[in-house]
Amino acid sequence: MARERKFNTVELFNEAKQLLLHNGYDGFTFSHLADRMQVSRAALYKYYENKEELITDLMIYEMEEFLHELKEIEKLEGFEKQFDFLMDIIFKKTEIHHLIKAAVHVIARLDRSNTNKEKLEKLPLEMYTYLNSFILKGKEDGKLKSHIPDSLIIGFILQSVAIPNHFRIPHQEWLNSIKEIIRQGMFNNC
Amino acid sequence: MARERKFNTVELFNEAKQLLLHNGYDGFTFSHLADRMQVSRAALYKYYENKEELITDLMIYEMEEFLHELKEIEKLEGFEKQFDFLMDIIFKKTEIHHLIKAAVHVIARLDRSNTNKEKLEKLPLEMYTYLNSFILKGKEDGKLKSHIPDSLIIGFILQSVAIPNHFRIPHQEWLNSIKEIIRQGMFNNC
DNA sequence: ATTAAAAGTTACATTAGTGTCACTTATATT
DNA sequence: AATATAAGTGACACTAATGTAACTTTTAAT
Repeated sequence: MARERKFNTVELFNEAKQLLLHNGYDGFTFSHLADRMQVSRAALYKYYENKEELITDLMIYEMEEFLHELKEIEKLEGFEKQFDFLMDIIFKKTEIHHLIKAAVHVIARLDRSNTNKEKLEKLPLEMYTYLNSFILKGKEDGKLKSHIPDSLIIGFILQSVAIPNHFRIPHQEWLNSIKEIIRQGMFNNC
Repeated sequence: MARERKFNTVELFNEAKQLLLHNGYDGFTFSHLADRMQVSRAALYKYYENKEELITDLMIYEMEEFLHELKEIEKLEGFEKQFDFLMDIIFKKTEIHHLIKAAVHVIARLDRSNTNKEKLEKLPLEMYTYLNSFILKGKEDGKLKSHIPDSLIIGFILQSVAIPNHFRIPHQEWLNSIKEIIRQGMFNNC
């Protein structure tokens, strides 16, 4: 009975993600997004009460997708292979790191009235849990130094995607160097 | 002949820095700053044409101060001591890292009419030059792995302050672990 | 005491975004 | 063909920030 929709959720999320990564939370506006979707601003309000709701929905979608991919790590045998898989996936989906950072920022501002808040708060934790069991395995196998805090190990790995490659070092060389530093450090004497 | 000023530049910069680090570039407003300085908004326009000018002035001030402290690195003998000094100074002035990131963001938005643009663009370069000669020394001394790109080494060190310490690991333990990872990595097998 | 001039304030016009509501349009079902 | 209904639009009132201009206040020098 209804008229055909001019856009679907996936299209909207893709545009929204671009806008968010480009302009940041504050620079992200319904006006802007509506323009890009070739639709009136008011139309967006048919689906989302405000930008907070849209952004939290988007983040839940993105993080769930990432978690889904991350779960594949369980299928791999041995810590070394898991480590490589993790690094590759993080560098394949660089955006997720920025979105997670943005999420922390957004969560802080949400009031408890937002129905998404609970769900959104759980996801980074779920991710940490996954990574944590990976870290644990690494320590049990004697691969990872046991005296280094788990949260620092996770933080270091996740943070490494954010190092700006100002001089455009080729991707593979860059990634391999990062893996080496994480594994063995940047100092020679061993 | 003139009336006494209600605030000086240093006070203004301190408040501005807090605001900027807390609210980000977009959340930083003259209204807000004026409130905190207990002064009318229009008064700020007596000294700065707009927030862009204020923020670029602030960044130049902060980065020059940081560079000044960084120069002390030359007085130290030996790469190891210089490395420790660098890590300590970076973790003592955590803000500078966030300000530099913000600076990159601000520079991108500046139009060439802004008189500060040139000056602001030079400062990160000057910093990189300093750090670069330190890296070079490390490589020449055989301390640093020579096949790892200089810019990655610098990036890794600078980025390490941004790892969120969610679980409030005590500062010294946190810093020492970071130094260890940077030096020798997080893997056991050597 | 007068006065020049910088310091500061109040009030206004402008801009860009928000959220809402009455309205129009398209389309599948009857 | 008629109609119910979801999709979409245009116009309105509201808010928060910007930048400017006319103004008042303070104070050191004459």
